[in-house]
Amino acid sequence: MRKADQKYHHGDLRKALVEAGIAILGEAGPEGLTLRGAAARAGVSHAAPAYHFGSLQGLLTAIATVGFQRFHAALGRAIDAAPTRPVERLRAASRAYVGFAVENPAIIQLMFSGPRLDWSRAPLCEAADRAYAQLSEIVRPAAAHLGVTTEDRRRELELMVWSSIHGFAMLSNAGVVGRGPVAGHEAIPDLAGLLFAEWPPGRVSQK
Amino acid sequence: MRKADQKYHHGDLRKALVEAGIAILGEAGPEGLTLRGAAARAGVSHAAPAYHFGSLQGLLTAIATVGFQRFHAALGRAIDAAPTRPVERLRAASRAYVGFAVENPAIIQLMFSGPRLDWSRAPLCEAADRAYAQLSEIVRPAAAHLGVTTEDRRRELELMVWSSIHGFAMLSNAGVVGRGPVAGHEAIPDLAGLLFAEWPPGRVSQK
DNA sequence: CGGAGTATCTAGACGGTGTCAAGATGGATT
DNA sequence: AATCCATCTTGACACCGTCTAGATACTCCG
Repeated sequence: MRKADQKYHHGDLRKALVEAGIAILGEAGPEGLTLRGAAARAGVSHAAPAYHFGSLQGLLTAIATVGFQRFHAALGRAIDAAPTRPVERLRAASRAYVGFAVENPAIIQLMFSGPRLDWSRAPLCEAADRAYAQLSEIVRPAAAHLGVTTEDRRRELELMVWSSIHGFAMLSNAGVVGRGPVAGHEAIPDLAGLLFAEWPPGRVSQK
Repeated sequence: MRKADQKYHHGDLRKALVEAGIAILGEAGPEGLTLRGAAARAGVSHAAPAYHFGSLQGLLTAIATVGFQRFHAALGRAIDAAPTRPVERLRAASRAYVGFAVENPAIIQLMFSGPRLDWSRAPLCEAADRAYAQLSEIVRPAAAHLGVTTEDRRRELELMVWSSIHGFAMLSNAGVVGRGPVAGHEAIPDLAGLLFAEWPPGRVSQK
């Protein structure tokens, strides 16, 4: 009775296919990712991925799971390296969030593409929940610092923060931030400030 | 010298194909949309769409253009029906934004899918710019009401508002709002209030 | 009114895709 | 050493986007 991710003929084909898929996503974007392409890149036959993932959705789900894990790790590093002030930690997390999204546009798109993934697979849910819990823990002290007491209100604020950061990242990747009159994605640090430290924006100090 | 969208053999095949594509998007999602499927639904041969759109990207671009037009119209209706108070108008626009996204998840995903569309086509750019200008005009008086004076600051606030609304809509469609501890997308009206009217959220009146 | 020109659409083919069924392979277990 | 079963290969099928050539029918002009 052994788990599926142990060595057999190939070594660890499952992991190799996920890595190949991530590499293809980075090079060719979501449209370029293909079961056969990942198989070829891993040096196996075209039908090999079906055994490990069942379908293309299965491979996408596995890739998204790894994506959430790396996302969680990237945010964790940024938070640990930040000063202890709640706003500074939120600022660092926001920067890391957008940074991850901009550096891995195809993966983040996949992670938040909803029905394209199989959310009945536990590893995906766990990885996503862990990432969200991390964000939640960052918002909590900032909310407390702001005087938010009720739980409903705190969750609402949490969702607001998440929405703005996520939306900014998505708009950046959609090319809509940078096109036309809006600034580039370097503006992200000010978002956290706008939300928590320097409000209302009218009487804000010079950046 | 006639335009391409006049009647010939079919009537107006170009429009019929766009409509068929939108219908397929609504029924089967982005993965279900196919050039051949749209052609079959419109009752023409499998290669007919290539003449009008060149490629699948061309059809997607045409659909996204219509999407931006309908999006603009939906926001316009909501804004016109709202009270004149800046915050109320912003609230109405936010609700309409998220409502459109939730009702047309595949289309809004397509509209903001970046490189998947051909942004060198003028109609798409014009439709998108018009929609953004509309949002910008809604934020302007609210920003003025808040005491924002400098142009840079106003654009930053504008981007912030757009990001939070858009992010909320995207998270709703990703299924991440509603899963786990976060509330459903009915929370959207409070976002505008959170941003402009009832700040800081700690000392807010009972909804 | 009738032929020419051209916009529109069809028919067929090609390589590539996901998925399924059946068989080959070889490490692990007894 | 014999067996078992996880792993992977081979081959096939339907469907996809796209290209080419040709058929169709609207429009214009003489």
